[in-house]
Amino acid sequence: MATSARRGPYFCGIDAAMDVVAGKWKSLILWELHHHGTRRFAELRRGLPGVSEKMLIQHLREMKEDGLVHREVHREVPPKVEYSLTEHGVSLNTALTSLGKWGAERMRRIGAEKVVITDSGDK
Amino acid sequence: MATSARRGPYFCGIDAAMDVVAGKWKSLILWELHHHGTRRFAELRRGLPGVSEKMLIQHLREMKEDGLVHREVHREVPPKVEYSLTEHGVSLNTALTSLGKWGAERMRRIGAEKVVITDSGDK
DNA sequence: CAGTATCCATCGGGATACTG
DNA sequence: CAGTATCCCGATGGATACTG
Repeated sequence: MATSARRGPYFCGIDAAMDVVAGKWKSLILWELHHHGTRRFAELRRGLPGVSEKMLIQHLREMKEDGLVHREVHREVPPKVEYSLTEHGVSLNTALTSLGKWGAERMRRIGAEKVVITDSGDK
Repeated sequence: MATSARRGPYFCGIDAAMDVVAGKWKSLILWELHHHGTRRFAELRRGLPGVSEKMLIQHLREMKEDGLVHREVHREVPPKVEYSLTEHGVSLNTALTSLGKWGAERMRRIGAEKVVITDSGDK
């Protein structure tokens, strides 16, 4: 289905890691969860301006499948679901830091803009 | 057109880096060039079993656009074009090593297969 | 609030054939 | 050898409406 993770065969480790981070918002989700520790669905939505509900839940599910995020349901009214990183998620994030630095360097080189986050969260 | 690099705006450095490595074969191309120093078109083809000429040249062009690879044309008969990494390509590769280790770990965890490289290069 | 369900546009990527 | 040029398909991702 929408489970896009191939789970191999892979050419190498980078291939295997990319498989899991591929997807427009996954690295951002990782980042959000890493910095807030725990986030609710709506909080993540607000943190990722431009993401649709469908893509958000789809990515979260895949990342849960891949053992990166933990999903905790609090059975109350109104519903409350909290997402957080597993240890694998945390270590993946750590592994991504050097890549992040390289990317930041690149942004400086090419003079790339940063996404402007409006308070309403729209484009 | 097929120039898929967005060149911003980006959410963060990881976003910017992923933009440049996105594409089914780019990280593998990086790897190949890093380990062989310099490779010809046909050599890369053989090194990436399953890649089509179209995707290979497309990725190479984008990576050249992004300043990751250097393309050297030797005007002779038969034609000879050599690809190699620029310093930015090399540093990107370095930034990817920790991710590669994480991915290798993951492969062990989930028991993923490695791509088998047949001598003919087919699947 | 936290999703599900559809429908739809786009794009990455593969196969194949042709060229300088 | 090193590409170009087309055609085509499936996956990815977006918009919108509905539900427990």
